[in-house]
Amino acid sequence: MAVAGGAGSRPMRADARRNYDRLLEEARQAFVTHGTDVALEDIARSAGVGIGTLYRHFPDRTALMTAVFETELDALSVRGTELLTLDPPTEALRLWLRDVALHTAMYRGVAAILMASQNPFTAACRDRLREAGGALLRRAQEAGEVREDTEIADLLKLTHAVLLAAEKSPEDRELFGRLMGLIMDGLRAKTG
Amino acid sequence: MAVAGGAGSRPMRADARRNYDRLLEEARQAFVTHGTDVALEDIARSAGVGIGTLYRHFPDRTALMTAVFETELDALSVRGTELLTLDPPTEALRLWLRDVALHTAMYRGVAAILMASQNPFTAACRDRLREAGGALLRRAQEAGEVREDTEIADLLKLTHAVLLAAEKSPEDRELFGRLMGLIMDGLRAKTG
DNA sequence: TCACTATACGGAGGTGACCTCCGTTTACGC
DNA sequence: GCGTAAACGGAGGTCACCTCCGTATAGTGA
Repeated sequence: MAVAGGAGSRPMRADARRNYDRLLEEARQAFVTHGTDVALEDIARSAGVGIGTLYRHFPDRTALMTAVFETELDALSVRGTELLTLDPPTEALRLWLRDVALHTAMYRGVAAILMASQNPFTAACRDRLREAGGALLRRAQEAGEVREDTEIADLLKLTHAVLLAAEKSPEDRELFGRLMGLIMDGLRAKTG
Repeated sequence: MAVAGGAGSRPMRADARRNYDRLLEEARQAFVTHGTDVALEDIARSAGVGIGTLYRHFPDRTALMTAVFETELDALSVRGTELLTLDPPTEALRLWLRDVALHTAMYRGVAAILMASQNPFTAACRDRLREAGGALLRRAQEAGEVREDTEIADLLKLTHAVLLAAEKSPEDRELFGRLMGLIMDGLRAKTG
């Protein structure tokens, strides 16, 4: 996703830039603390700006969520690249998916958003994840450790679905690990 | 779940019973047509009762959703019992889970509700599903077709999670089948 | 048939969040 | 400094939720 005020358009005015950054930071904290259905007016207030300013910078809640999530996407891209050198490839894939979960779970509600396909903001997020994860999956497939008929898009959807389930059963700390374990076993299974 | 006006308490007054039934029927149609986040006031209006009457019978949206879903639960229980005689047991289990998905997918939004553990109404729904599915899973395990370290609660959570993912990608009609296939393969995999 | 009362009805109105709109303010280039 | 494009901000319209309580009525017993 283009950095606000980035290439092409002229740079943002100083006050706009300042407000944008503060909103992003306050939103991050609010999402972590209260989940992503926190009232947007609260975020605007914490950032010391009017609600109109929030909506100018982020036209809807999803835009704000995905902007916050950009930082995690960067981390996950880097991590994905690192893991390309880890063996065995299936373990690298498994670790990366676990990291996807860890970074996503920071913000209760993001997993649900990432599964929905409509919004252009989330579409951009998903593309970045697929890029990073696709390489890891392909490597595991080429090593013959993972069945060929699986695509990264499906695997990410499954991961987010499981994450969502785990989010909704907070009392069961092991749930995510158990369910993902089942899935990883399915990945290794012979095709057909 | 106890039928309203059932054993114990005295029967409902005729007008109350009539309104209850109409509300349930209108809610069913509204949920199918518009999804479960339809405005409750619309349901009340279609049923020809005041909003207060709706809230008296169904204290919150979840109560209404689960009451509607009762019919499907009955069907799924019956189906579960039937399938206990089908071979191979894993196929019976697979078919039942597919039916769970079909009956749940009728009402966009129900899958999400069934995954949340807090509410007593949904807890009752989940218990019924577990009862029906538990027998099928146990049978498949005793036949040695499914790994022993899997529990019906996890399997249902996974099914609902996948269903939710499919709900959010309506353009991909095959998604549910693909993802569940992966999971069923994981179920068959050797433990450890 | 009538009157009595527990039960149920209904919708006005308070609450809270969303989002838009536009008059006011301000940063920045000249 | 001055002009203007860019940005601010919050009042207020909208919508759904949910409660509360005055009114209506089904069922009962005489």
